[in-house]
Formats: sequence, structure tokens, C-alpha cells
Amino acid sequence: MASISDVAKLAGVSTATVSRVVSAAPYAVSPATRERVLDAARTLDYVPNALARGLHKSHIPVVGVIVHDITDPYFSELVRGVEDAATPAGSLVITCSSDRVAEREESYVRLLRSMRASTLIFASSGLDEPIVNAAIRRHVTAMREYGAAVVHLSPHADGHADVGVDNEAGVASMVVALAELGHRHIAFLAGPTSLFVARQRLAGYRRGLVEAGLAYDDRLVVSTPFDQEGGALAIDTLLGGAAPFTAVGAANDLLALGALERLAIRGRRVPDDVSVAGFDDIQTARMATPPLSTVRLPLYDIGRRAFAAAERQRSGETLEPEVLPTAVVLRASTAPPADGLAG
Amino acid sequence: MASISDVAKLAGVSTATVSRVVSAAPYAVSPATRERVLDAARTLDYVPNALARGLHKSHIPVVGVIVHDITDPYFSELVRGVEDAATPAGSLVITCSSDRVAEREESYVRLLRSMRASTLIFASSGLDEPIVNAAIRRHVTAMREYGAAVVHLSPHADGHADVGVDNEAGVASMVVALAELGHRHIAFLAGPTSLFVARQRLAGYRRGLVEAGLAYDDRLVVSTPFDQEGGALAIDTLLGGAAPFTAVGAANDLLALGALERLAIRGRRVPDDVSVAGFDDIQTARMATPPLSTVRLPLYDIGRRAFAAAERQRSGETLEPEVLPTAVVLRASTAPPADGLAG
DNA sequence: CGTAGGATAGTAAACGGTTACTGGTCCCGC
DNA sequence: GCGGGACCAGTAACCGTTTACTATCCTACG
Repeated sequence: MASISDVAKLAGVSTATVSRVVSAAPYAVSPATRERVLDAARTLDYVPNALARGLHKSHIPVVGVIVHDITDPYFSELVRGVEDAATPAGSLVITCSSDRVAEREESYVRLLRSMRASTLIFASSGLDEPIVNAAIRRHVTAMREYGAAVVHLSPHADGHADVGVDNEAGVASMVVALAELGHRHIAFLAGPTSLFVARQRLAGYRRGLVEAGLAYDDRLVVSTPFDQEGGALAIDTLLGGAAPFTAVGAANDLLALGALERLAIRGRRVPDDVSVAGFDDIQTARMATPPLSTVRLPLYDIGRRAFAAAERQRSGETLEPEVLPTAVVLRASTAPPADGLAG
Repeated sequence: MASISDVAKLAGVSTATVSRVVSAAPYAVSPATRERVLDAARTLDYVPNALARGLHKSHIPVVGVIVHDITDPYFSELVRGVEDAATPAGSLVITCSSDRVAEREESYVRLLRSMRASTLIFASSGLDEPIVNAAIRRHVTAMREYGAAVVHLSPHADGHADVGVDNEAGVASMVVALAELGHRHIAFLAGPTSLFVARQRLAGYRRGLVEAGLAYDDRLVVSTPFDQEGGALAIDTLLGGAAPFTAVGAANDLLALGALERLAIRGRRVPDDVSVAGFDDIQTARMATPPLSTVRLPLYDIGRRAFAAAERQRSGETLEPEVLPTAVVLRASTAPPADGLAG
């Protein structure tokens, strides 16, 4: 494979000149020379070595995104947003599915640090694991040192999101919407309490209750893993409990989707017997049965802005937290409550 | 940030020794020295520079996966499989959503080449674009030259898949299954004919028809983009056409999902009026309304094996094509036909 | 006792770019 | 006629590793 010196030789110039031409450096090169270099590069099918370039510049145009699971539509949409912003800038995107295990997250960040990624985006919520967090913090500091930008899309151990949404207000608005439909007993599938976002969303539930003038009943709150399985399990718990409810809100769509499925199995009609609402508005929410009422998060846009924020950060700006709007979208899974109670 | 020479200095040894210790080289280093080096590395929080290492080795442990869209569950599952195989080997995964546009694909491959990725996986079907293909072929050749492994998961311009499924047999088996339910007029949503896979699946449709002893009617075949939108459009076309049908098979699940949605809107009950079957068995197929009958592809496994195949290729083995099994899974979207015809 | 050879460690040359510095031309104006 | 600056190109140091080769020490064997 041709290297810069091959091109230089063929064009009859020094490698410095070739470098200046092919890397679009702000340096005057005469048109004739430029053409000769470009010609040589073309005939040799020359492609610059990004590793060599990166070694010199101490970072490489690669953005690493830490997600829980790329298979989760929430994250794939987000990553797609990042990618679409990164590509025009010549950056490649590495996705790291940490499955919410702190050690894997740390190992990914370490790997990203070792290859001098120029951007690190934490899309997943921070975890409460002091020791691992300390290790991650060390890596992040080191990365900043060599010029990497780091942006958070969720609240984390050391602060709030750089680009994100107001989770608390978002969930609250959904609870209020349910209350406005007439529901007075609203259960909540809270997700794992070890996650910062989950906690914010739970806080949103309580705030929504307050805003709607409803009482909090902790028998109506169930914590489970953040996936469909968890939603199904939570329904079992709720139906087995003593507290009646006519609606259930969920901390994310996957939970709500699992709930939908399990409610159908257990013979509860949605929305006739129980209303169900999710959070996130992932693509599949729309095609669920019935289509899921939820709170729309501009995931793709968050991804795009995350990359843009990183660029700004790299150019010296300090980041203002960006809070993007959420919107309640009511579809067929919610309706005014019937007379009876589901529980 | 500490470099290898900082560690060497602190440990009182040469960089060669440090390198031999931290890179687990097959070279004897005395236990005492080893400990001193490891200690120094720890206290300096030393992380080797993968770019420098890569520059020397002429490739870096990174696998690039070319997909159509990471947001499409088909690809995210596949990528997840790749990632889970790559991570234990210390490789990072770059996802490239080309949106089926050949130029973007070429540009991604070029980028991957420029950073000397050690593995390139084409997860998306090859496109029929001679000029761009020629460019891609040049990049691939160059990558092989520096030691990269290249594996295809779909048929492409230069041959068949290295790891994949028998698309033709898979679709044929679904058509036969529909015929066994009693359907004699089976429409087919073919996807874009410019895609090799789509063509194979269309061939499977015809073969299934033959196997079931049914006649081919080209009014029952509709080509559209490979997404939900396309499926919906295809239903409009079919319902507007003169040819009656009691079942529709689709070249992938997204198409079938779109069909489901549109059939509901147009007042056709599934499976009472029309049976619908997809292909791929993406995660959302299960949660559709009604749950979608489809052909299961071991996507995650294909991803894992793709990486394994790359490793073998890199170690000199020539690849035997691997054909993984598919399985018809009948859920609630298919049933024996009623008396009347839907069309 | 001399030395072959194993066990360790060090030296230095790549790998392929970028860029600070240096140098040569040429033109202009005084 | 000469100083000065614009313009363009080249030289070489450096980025952080790996590794072929060399050097040293020590042990064991003839």
C-alpha cells in the first residue's frame, strides 16, 4: 500500500508537500505542484494512514458511545443521530453495549482512551458504583488531557446531562395527562432504582401525583429491570397486590410494552380495563397493540446535538446544558377509566 | 499522560522491557522486573497508545460493520452479536449506517481503510453499482494487503455470503407453510430488486410456489423499499389490483409489519381476511398485532460467527461458507384462509 | 578452567504522518 | 544595487510503540 513517501517520490516533491496537499493544511502550495501531488495520489490509490496522523495529533476522529444495549431502540436511534452528525465531519462511531455492568463500561472507556478517541459520549445513565466510577473518572480525565471531548446524555455520578431532557417534568406531564383522563389510581413501573434516570423518572411520577392532587401509594410502585421482561413481572406484582389501579405509567416504553403483553395474557383489556403509558416513544411504541401512549423524546436529535456539543467543547467552549423538549403523545393504550378497578 | 518511556524511567528499565511486559509478548522477563514495571504502570495510570501500536503493526483491533441502518432491529441484533464476540478479543466495533447508498458505503470503507481496521464486515447486501463497487473492491484489496479480514454476510457483487442463511430455501419454506394452511393465492412483498438478498428471497417465493404446486402470478408481486412504509404501500397496490389473494408473504419483517398496519387501516382483519408472514424474526415481530408469523434467522449468532470467521481468516484459514439454519415460526398472523378472497 | 548457550535486558530502527524551521527565488521599491 | 518580504518547498524532529539485533551475565558441561 502506498504511503506518503511513495506519493512524494512519484510526484517529485517532499513528503511535507504531499502532506500539505492531502491534508488540506492552511499552507500555500502552488497549483501546479498540487496537481502533480493529487495525480500521484490518485494513480497510487493513496489513502492517508489515520493511525500515523492520530499518533502525531494525539487523537483520532472517532467517537465512542457508551450505551446499555444497541439492540434497544432507544439507543439505536440515539446512536444513529450521533452517526449522522459525525459522518460529515469525518468521524467514525464506535458503539459500546455495556449491558449496564459497570466493569464493562470501564473496560470500554479504557479501550476508547487507549485508541485516543476524540469524543466520548455517555448515552447510558450513570451507575452507582464508586470504585468503578473512580476508574472511569481517571480515564475521562486522561482523555480530556489529550484533547478529547466528553459529553453526558444522562445524569451521572458527577453531575447532570450536557444534552438531554427533563425526565422529571416529562413523567410528571404524563401522570397529569392520565389524571386528566380521570384516573385516580395510577401505578408506576419504576425501572431499576440504581439508575439515575430511573430515579428522576420516579421523582417525576411523584411530582405528577402532587400536581394532579393524588395521593402517593407505594404499593403501586414497582422496581424492575429496564426491559420488557421487567414490565411483565411488574404487572404480575401489581395484579397480585392489594392496591387497585386503573392506569399504569412506566419509566420507559420497553417496560410498558412488557406490561401490555402481560396484561393481555392475564385477560385485562387495554385501555378498557387498564390504561398503559410509556416513556421515550421508541419506534416500536407506535406499532404495539394497542399503539402505546407515551412521552416523546427527541432521541435522534439528542444524538446529533451530542456530537455538535462535543465539537464545541473541543473548540474551547464550555457547555451549557441543553434541555430538549418532551411531549405527551396519547395513542390508543390510554382512555378514561371504566367504573371498575383493575386490581 | 504517561507514555511507555515514563513507565520505563520510573521502573528503571528500557522501553523494550516495558513493552514486553505490558503487551504480554512471548519473551522472558524476570519476575522481579515484571513486578517493577507493573507497579510503575499502575502508579502512572499508564494505558498503551493503540495508535502507536497500530501504526507499527499496520492495523488496529477495530471491526467495522457496514449496515443499512443501525436503527433497523435486523442490523442492531447482528451488530450486537459481532460486538459480543469482538469485545473479549479486545476489539471495538464501528457501525456504519450506509442507508443503502453506495457512495456512503464506499466512503465508510475508505475511512475504515484509512484507520487500518483489522476486520471489515459487510452486513448489508451488495448493491448493483459497478463504479462504486470497483472503488470498494480497491479498498478491500488494500485492506487485505495490510492484513485485514473481510467477511460478507450477504450475497454481493463478487460472490456469496461467508456466513449467512439460505434465503431462497427460507422463503420457500414459508410459502410452503402458507400453502399447507390452505392458501392458494399468496402475494409477495419483494423489497427492492436492486438488492441481492431481495432477489434471492424473490427466487425463494417462486421456488416455494413450485414446491406447493401453485401458479406464479406477477400481479401478486410488489417491489418496494425494504421498510414499513414500503410494506404499507405494497398493500395499497395489491388491494388496488385485480388479483385476489388470501395471504401475503414478505421479504422481511419490516415489510410485513407495514402491511399489518395498513391492512388494519383498510379494514382487513388479520388473519381472518388475510394471512401475513414476514422474514427475519426481528424482536418486534413478536410484539406486533397480531404477533407475526415469520422465518427465524439467527441474527445474533450470525454476528458472532462473522467475527469468529474473520479471526480464522486472519490466521490464514480460507473460509468455508457457513450456512446457518432458518426456521418457520407460525404465530397469530397466519391461519387457514376463509372462504372469501381478500383482494 | 574455558566456553557454549540460556536467560535477560538494552539499543535503535522502523511504522507513516505533521509541522517548526530553514532556505531559496523572485519581485519590488528606494 | 541592495535590503526585505512574499511565496513555496524541503529538512528533520517527533508522536509512542514493537522488535531484530546486540550485549551481558551466569550456569553447566567437557
